[in-house]
Formats: sequence, structure tokens, C-alpha cells
Amino acid sequence: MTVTLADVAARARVSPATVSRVLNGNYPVAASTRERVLRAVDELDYVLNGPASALAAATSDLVGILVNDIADPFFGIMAGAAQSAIGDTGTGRAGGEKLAVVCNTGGSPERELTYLTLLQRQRAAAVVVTGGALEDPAHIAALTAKLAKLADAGTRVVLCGRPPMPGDAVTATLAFDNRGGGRRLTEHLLALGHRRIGYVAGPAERTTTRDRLEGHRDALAAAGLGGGGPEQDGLTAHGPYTRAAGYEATRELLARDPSLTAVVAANDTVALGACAAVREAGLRIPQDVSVAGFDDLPFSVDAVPALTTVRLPLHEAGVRAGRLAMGTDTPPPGGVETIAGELTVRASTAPPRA
Amino acid sequence: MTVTLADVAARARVSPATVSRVLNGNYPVAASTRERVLRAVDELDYVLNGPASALAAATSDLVGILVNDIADPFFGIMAGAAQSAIGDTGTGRAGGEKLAVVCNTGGSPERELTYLTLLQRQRAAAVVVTGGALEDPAHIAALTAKLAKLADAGTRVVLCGRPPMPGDAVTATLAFDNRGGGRRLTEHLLALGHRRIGYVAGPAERTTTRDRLEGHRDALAAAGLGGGGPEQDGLTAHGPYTRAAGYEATRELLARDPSLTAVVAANDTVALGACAAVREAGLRIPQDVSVAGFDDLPFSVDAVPALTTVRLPLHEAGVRAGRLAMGTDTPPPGGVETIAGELTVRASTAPPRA
DNA sequence: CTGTTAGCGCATTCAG
DNA sequence: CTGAATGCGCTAACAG
Repeated sequence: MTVTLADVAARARVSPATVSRVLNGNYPVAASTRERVLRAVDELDYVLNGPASALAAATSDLVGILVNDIADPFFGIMAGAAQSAIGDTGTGRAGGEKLAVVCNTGGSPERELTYLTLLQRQRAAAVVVTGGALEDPAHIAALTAKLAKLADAGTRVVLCGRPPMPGDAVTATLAFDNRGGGRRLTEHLLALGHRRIGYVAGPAERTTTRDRLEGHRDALAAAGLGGGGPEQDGLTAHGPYTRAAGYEATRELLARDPSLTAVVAANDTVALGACAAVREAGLRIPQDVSVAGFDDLPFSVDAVPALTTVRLPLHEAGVRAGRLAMGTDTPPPGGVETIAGELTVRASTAPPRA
Repeated sequence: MTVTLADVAARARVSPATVSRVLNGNYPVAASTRERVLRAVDELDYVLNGPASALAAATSDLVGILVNDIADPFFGIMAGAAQSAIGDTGTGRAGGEKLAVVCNTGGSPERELTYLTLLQRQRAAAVVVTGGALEDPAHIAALTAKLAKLADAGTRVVLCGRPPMPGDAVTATLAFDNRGGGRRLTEHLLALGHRRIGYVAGPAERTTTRDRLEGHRDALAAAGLGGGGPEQDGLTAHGPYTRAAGYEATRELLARDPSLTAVVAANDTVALGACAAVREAGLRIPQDVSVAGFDDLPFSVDAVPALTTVRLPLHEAGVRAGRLAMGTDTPPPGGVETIAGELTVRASTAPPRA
């Protein structure tokens, strides 16, 4: 029923070994022979048996891309870019084609580990882990151990948009400079004259959340503000990276301190919710309250008013991660590359009212 | 170096077959034996060899989910829902765990076929194809043939958000009623009193584009409008499903016919661009021009003004598709289930100026 | 309920 | 440059 490599060999009047060789293209084969084999492949409509091939070769052509939330364009853009960088390697024919697949962890550490195990089970050629990490020590330990095991088995491991990890399991790390970006964003607000700035942070325990918040506080401290210490000023609220969380948190912040003249959100999605809350309170953006986000997702330029934010080169980072995973790019010295965010000023921020 | 099933068997003092049985859980094994095996698995930190298992069983635990654009929440939401419906089947342990992966075709028919081949090569357990289809006959034929081959090999095929296909390869299809939704949306506009309605359509040759547009024309025709025939009225423009395309097309439509009082966009993303163009022309929404979208993506409620649109139950559809792919839901009679869209009226549409 | 026996389809040695 | 032989690690009958 199902045609095998042996069938192709028979039709092309060569040995199975030869067919294998032309299919994998990593061994000299006479041009005429190759022709004949390829023709037989087409005529028989033969498709290589991946599992058999992976078993014999002890490695598969699967590449896994882990994301925290597939419905979030932040991850979608990176994953799409990585996937195309990985998939576009083939010559059109199904030759050295890798199967780049994205796995959605939903931000759950257990699912992250589960997916990694599943990928390990498949003997994946590479794994790209995107997005911020949970800071829980137990999970970090488990994750480190799992990645080490993957690396041992020959799987390349690339981190994208995530801080470096201990151990030498990781092939390359592309880290976003969230702290620097957060600092520059708040410096911008301070330069405009804002002094009471609310901060809608992401979920606690996440590196992205902490780094951006620290950047914010760095700027505040450098300006001689931020007295009272972290969290105690009542100007910070935590919540998930969702529009709804941004809305709720901003409502609360506004209620707590009506003198707020600016709100910085953990990312653009959260900023959208913040905008809704500000507007609902009868305040205008940016005349009464400035609002800023982070990431510069595609919709941010269309927000009304257009969102001031920190642009992260998500597409470029994804492409680079994909290449690193393929082994076509060489890892940066030290294995870690830090990617800066670019302050992008638009209409949602302006000087506070006099 | 790498621990195999035989190692586990030796440590647990049972035969390899028994180990296989407790791991797959689809065969009676004495509780005490199972205990012993599981302990050995943990102690040895054993991970099943997927390829070997797939080779022997002639089927893998891979499930592919194809999407047109992974950076688009429309697909992200469906894919995420399907993936969780598929992944949440396990008991926590890595038992009958399926590996649900999403593949980004970028809307390219070649990549769609390539991914399907790759999935076929992996002997995927199931494939979920989401989103509208290209109407090119050659591609439809190729796709039909490929799906038939997958089905022959035992792969379950589910279509989600895509019209039914010829042949009996498809296990189940969940089709969105794009035509009905499009009709209701335009009926809403007509009821408000609009008569000159621009339509920013998606790319030609796509089922989603055509169905929504036909719905629009159905409504127009029922109201005795639409004279001059399709495309000839100068009120329709085509473009990709992007914000930029919506912006460009709307600018052109507005230039072509300044008497327009409403613009219907192919989807919410396009509607966002349309809003920008309307606003840039110095017109107010909805006082001067009403704007409507389709899909009801999360950001649509946050648009200013909030977008009138047709709500599609993307999450629910994704979950159902996932279950169908797993074989835990039974296919609808006839194999086809049509999912209706719900007209969702918000602030972006209002009666035209007198 | 458990052990034994055969392959699954392919990539590699190793010869020629 | 090509063919023959071996085994990758596991599941699936088949017996017990």
C-alpha cells in the first residue's frame, strides 16, 4: 500500500542505499543515476518515512519553537520569522527540509517542560525558546536540566527574547534590553515634565516584567524620584499581559492617585487597556494623561492616539534565532547577544498640563 | 549514553514489551508491575524514542495545525485553542501526549503543500487546516490529492474556518458562514440608512474574501441596490488582509467617491487601516463615515470608536477542531458543520448625515 | 497478565 | 561511484 524506499530502488534499478544517498544529497552520486532515481520518486509519488529515517540517523528534521502565547502578535511575529528562516532553506524540493513547528505553552511552566520533553522524544534538531522566563528557582532548575539533556542529545538550543541561562546547554541567546528600553521610555516622560507616573507591570516573577520595571525605576531614581522604595509608592500594579489587565490596573491606579499625569504599561496590549480606562475616567490622552507601551506591535501605530512605545525588532530577532537554530549563523562571542529597543515617540505622550 | 526501553526493562526486571505497555497505557498491566516500571523510568530519566515508536507503530503522536499567518490573532486564537484541546488530553505524565504543532504557511499555496508533505513524512496522527482557501483550481486539485494521501495513510484531516472540499479525505470541516455574516453586516448598514457603501475586500481568489463579498452584495441586491454589477460600481477594492491595505484601499475609495457614507472592511485588521484613512481625510467616524470590520478580534473593542463587526467564535471553533482531530468528538452528520457569525454593533457605525 | 519473536523503513558501515 | 549487510529502538502479534 505505502511505497517505500525499496520500491523506488527497484523501479530505478539501483540499490536502496543509492536512493537514500540521492535523497539526502550528502554523498556523491552519478548525475545519470540521480536522474533516474528522482524520476522514480516522482512516478511513485514517494514520500520519505520520517520516523524511520530519524531512527536510523538518530536525529530528525523537526525544529521546535516555544512561545508563551500564540494569539499574541509579539510571539506570532517572532515565531513566523523564525519559521520562515528555517523553512526557506530548502531548494524547493523536499530535500533537507526542516519542519519548523511552533508550540504554545500558554505561559505555563509545566507545559513548557512537557513540550520540551515531547521535542526531546522526537529527537528534534533544534529548539527555540522565545519570550520572558519565569523566575521561580525550581522551574529554572528543571528547565536548565531539560535543556542540558536536549543539548546532550544533539539538539541545538536557542533562546530568543529571553535572558541568558546558566550552564552551557544553550547554543545562543538573543536577549532584549528590556531594562534599557524601560529606562529610556520613562526618561522620555520625565523630560516632558511628568513627575507622577503610574506603572502597569506584567505578571510578577517574569524576567520581562522585572527588567522593564527596573528600567523604569532606574530612570526615576536618576531623576531623584522613586522615594519610598519599590511597590510602596502605590504607583505600580501587576497583572497579566492582557488588555483587560491593563484596563483594570489603570482604573485602580487612577483611583488611588488622581494626580497621575502619565501611565506606562508593560507592553502595547496592556497599554490599550490603559487607554480605555483613562478615557473612561473622562480624561483625554495625552492632554490629561500620557500613555506609553512597549514592543511596538503593528496595531500600536493605529491606536488613537498613536502609541508612544519602545520598538523591538521582533522580526529580525526571529530570523536570527531561526538561522542560529539551523546552524547557518554563527553564535555571537560569549553566546549572548543583546538586542536594544528603540524609543518610538508618537502622539500618546505629551507634556503634562501646567 | 542514551538510555533505551531495554535498559528500563532490565532495571524493572520485566520484558521490553511490558515497559512499552505501561508507557502506552493501552493494555492491561498489573499495578505492582506498572509501579516498578514507572520507578525505573524515573530513576533512569528515560524518554521514549519517538521516531522508533512511530516507525514500529506506523503512526506518530504529531498533530499539525496549518495557519495562513501566525502573526494574525485570527489564526493565533484558533491555533491556540486547538493546541490546548489536543495537548490537554494527557494526565500530566507524558503518556498518550500528542505533540500539537502549528505551521505557518504565510498564505503561500506551495508552503501549504510543503508542510503537508512534511507532516505526511512524519506520519502525523492528524492535520488541522485553518483559514480560507485559495480558489485556484490547480492548487485545489493538488491539495485534494495531498489530503487524500494523508487520509490514506491514516492521518485524520480536519478543516477549520474553511469551506468543504471535494472527496472523502476530510474527516470533518468547520465552515464559517462568511456569506451570511457579510450579508447581516451590510443589512445593518442599510437599515441605518446608508446607500453608498464602500467595500474593502481581501485578496481575490480566496474563499473568505469571496464569501464575505457575496454576502455584502446579497444584501445590496435585496435592497434593490448594487446595480451595474460586481466590481463595476467602483465601490470595491481588493488587497491583502493587512492594516496597510485597508488604509490604501480606503484612501482610494474615498477619492473615487466622496459621497461614501460607510466603509465595510474584509476583516478587523483591514478596518483599522480604513479608520486611519477616513480620519486622515478629515472625516469623523461614525458621524461622517461609518466603518465596520469582521471577526471581532480582541483589539476591535478597543478601537476608537469601538468597531462594529461580525463576531466569529474562533476559540470555540479551534477547540472543536482540536477535539475532532483527536477523535474525541464525533464529526457532524455529513461531515460539515457551519458556524454562524454574530453581528456585533458598536460605536463605529451610525446613521449617515442627513 | 507477561515474555518471545519479528520486523517497521531507512542510514550506514564495509566491500567492491 | 555503487551494492550488500547490519542495526537504530520500539510495537505488535503470538504464545504462555
